[in-house]
Amino acid sequence: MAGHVNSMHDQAAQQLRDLIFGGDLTPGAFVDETRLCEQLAISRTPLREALKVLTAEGLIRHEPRRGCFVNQVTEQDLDEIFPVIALLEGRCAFEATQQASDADIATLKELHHQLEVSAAQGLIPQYYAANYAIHEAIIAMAGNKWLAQVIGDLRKILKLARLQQLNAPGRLSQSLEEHMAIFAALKARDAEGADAAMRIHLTRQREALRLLARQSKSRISAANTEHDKHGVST
Amino acid sequence: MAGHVNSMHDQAAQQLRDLIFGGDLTPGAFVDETRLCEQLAISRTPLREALKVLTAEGLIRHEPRRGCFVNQVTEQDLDEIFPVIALLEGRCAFEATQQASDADIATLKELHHQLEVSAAQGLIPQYYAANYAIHEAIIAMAGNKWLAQVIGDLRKILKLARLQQLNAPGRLSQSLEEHMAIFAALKARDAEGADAAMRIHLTRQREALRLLARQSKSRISAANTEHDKHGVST
DNA sequence: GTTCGTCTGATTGCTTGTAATTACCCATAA
DNA sequence: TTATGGGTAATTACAAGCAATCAGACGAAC
Repeated sequence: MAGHVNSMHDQAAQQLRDLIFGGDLTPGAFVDETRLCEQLAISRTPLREALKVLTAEGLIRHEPRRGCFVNQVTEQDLDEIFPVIALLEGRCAFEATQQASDADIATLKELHHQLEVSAAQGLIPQYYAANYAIHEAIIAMAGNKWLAQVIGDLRKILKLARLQQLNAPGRLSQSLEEHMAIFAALKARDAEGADAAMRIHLTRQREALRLLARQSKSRISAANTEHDKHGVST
Repeated sequence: MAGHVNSMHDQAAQQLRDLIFGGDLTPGAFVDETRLCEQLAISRTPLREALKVLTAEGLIRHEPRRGCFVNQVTEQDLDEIFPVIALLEGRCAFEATQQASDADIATLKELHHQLEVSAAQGLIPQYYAANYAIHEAIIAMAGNKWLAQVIGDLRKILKLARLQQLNAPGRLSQSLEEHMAIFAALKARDAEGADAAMRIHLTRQREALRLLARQSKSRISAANTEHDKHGVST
């Protein structure tokens, strides 16, 4: 995405992203420079440069003279980000519908086949992989570099949020339906329809996550009261 | 916008932006690290950290082992960015219409008054200032941090493009009309109308710039042929 | 005359060291 | 017992130095 990956600070930035998205650096965690230096086997300067980049990307928060912390994504952030992504990816679907070649449609068809198979067999990681590939393909087909970049920036934040929550059960079949609707509109060269279907898809995605967050929250508070009974917490 | 401005690399980043937007570092220009070091009276380490930040912002391009260059914005970039901004600021107008208080409306009214006065007297810098303030106000009124950030990122690139081109004559009155239409819809609490009016405003803005670019281009090529006659160029 | 190879100058990128600021801990006093 | 003050330890932020790489220029060979 961002050109050559030669210099050490570029490598360090990518490794840091991997550490964050891999769950080794959890949201809210303190980023220890010296520890990471020996872990990545580099000096502090390139690491600090990489930290600046990730700060600009919004993955890391930097407090002067305090250090760096992995950013946490709140429910309000999600409420704000999802409508924007819906708008932007909707626009991608619109443009993609108008600019897609027959080969592009064929590629999408294959990806949707994988999506169906994964959903039918309940292979969640595989479903997410196909889902991701479809979104990426549609974004690429829109042929707008800046649109893609802005979406990428926001998606990075969403990716951060995914770490804090689990997967919704039964969301798969609903998600699949929405994707097939997007693809149907795209194949029929209905740009407005593809736009609308994409926006619906992402809005529903947010709703599913919100529901999940409530469940998780109540589960946690239930666990806390349970602890309180035994006089463990606080 | 981005928290405290204590550390030197933060200051350096801001000073770099000022240098770029002030025209001291023109698009395409090579960024000489050592020269800037003595100019800003700092060492290379914080300067390089600042350069990484501006690279992430898209203001600067970084070629490995070559150095940094101020990014140039092409006509295609503008063609890609403006529709996205139109979409996003349209959304802001929509949200702002629904969430604005009476005090917000009053503030906007005052700003639009300044806009009218500036246009009537042909005070271009003052008009741009009021124009900028109105856009910022509407974006703020939408109350969506991430929406504002994404728009800010793209507007920085546009600001870069403004350096490469002049102002359109006679655009002022047209721009004013469009702004009054946005404000009218906003005041009437017509969210859809405000959205549409904002999108129209930014689309027209792009058209005005495109026209200007064509004129500028033909003017340059005319100048070149003039030079050719005298056997100066190439 | 053109092209390829080498050399040199300059610039980037990384390592290391030093200073300053902050947080934490403990002691002392109220 | 609690709060406040000072001291210490750790960590960040900046500066300077050194090594690696690239561009440009000059010279030689075809």
